[in-house]
Amino acid sequence: MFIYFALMARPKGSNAEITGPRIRAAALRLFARDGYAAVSMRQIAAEVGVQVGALYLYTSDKQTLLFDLLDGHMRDLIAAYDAQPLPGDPIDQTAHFVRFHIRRNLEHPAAVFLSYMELRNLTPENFAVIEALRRGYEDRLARILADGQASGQFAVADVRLATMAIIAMLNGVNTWFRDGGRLTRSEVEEIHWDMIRKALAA
Amino acid sequence: MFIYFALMARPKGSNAEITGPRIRAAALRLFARDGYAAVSMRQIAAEVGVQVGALYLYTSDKQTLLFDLLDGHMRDLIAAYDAQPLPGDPIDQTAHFVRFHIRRNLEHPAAVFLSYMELRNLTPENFAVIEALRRGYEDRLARILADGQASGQFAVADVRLATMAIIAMLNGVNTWFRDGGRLTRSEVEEIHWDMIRKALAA
DNA sequence: GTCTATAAGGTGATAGAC
DNA sequence: GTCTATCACCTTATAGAC
Repeated sequence: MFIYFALMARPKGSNAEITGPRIRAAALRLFARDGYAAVSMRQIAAEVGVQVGALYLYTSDKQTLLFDLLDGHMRDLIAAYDAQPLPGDPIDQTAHFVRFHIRRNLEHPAAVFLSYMELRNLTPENFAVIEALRRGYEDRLARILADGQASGQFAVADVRLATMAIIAMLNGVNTWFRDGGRLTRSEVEEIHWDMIRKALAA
Repeated sequence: MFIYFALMARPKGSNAEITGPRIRAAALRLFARDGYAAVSMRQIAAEVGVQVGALYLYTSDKQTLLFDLLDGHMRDLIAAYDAQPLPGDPIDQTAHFVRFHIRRNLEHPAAVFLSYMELRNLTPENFAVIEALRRGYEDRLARILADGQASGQFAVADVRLATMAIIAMLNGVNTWFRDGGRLTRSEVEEIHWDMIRKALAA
């Protein structure tokens, strides 16, 4: 009953419960496609189907809209990673990280794209928050590599460099992968893990 | 004598020979720092020290300014790569590519940053030109990997994926490397080559 | 070759009507 | 909760003076 009401076509009237999420979804789509600076509040409003004034009932300003998208994406990413059981062995942990990262990035291409394209459009305060979250995620991989190094299973010249190199490699997938192409998502995960396994091996 | 004249401070008058390059340099700096959409022609003019109308003597519009920067960067990159003698062995060729790419990217951080951040602000026609150049550069690495695969020196599950993965990894260096940090440029080149060598090895 | 002035239109954000 | 109207300002690009 409530759902039916919420889904009714209503060009006018109150939509409090769903307008907020719809604004964020529209902003994500448009920011990812055209870039934060190139998208106007009027365009976002048009995408949602409201007038521009209504946007300011749900966000204090355009900057906060961007920050909320990036902040939500990073927190969801870390929460999803931490919710999965971690294997006991560093090699298995690395394989798990590689597969998780590729799979998750391919499931959220717009948010991933925003998260590394629009960092410079954050205020310094907001940037610091996002950078700390990003660093926290990277640290989870760095810890795994350090453990493998300590156990003698890995032989990397520099753990921090290897961490950055692996994440950069994995992020690259989103720039070229297309469903229905030559390789499946699973194949992409496995081929990357195979290359990384060899690169890290003692 | 000519050089002295060209370097004199002249708030008014003709500067034809140097104003064009100065406009491009200012645009590169500002586009890289703030993003194409966020930078106005007035800002570029102010950076050069002319009024906005003067810009249009050297570029037909803002879009062309961006395109010329990306086009010049890609052509210079490919010309610099092709100007160097290529070793005879696929393993040595790959090592050469890795070192060249890291070194060159660190020497041109603003142009590299523009080249993967502002592709979406190109018109479709301009985008197609830049993409073809980018693809041509990637093909040079792909050819090397295919040769190594054919000779049995490399064992990669997919040459095109390995090409994209290696370039993504190498491009990542520009996001974190700082001179005077824990590692030198040479060390970063060698550690990456060591990881890539192992990842490709038969 | 460069300047000033201008055209035509877009910007983020807010006030007050309903 | 949403709309309309508005503010003060910025945008790209061009015309014509010098």
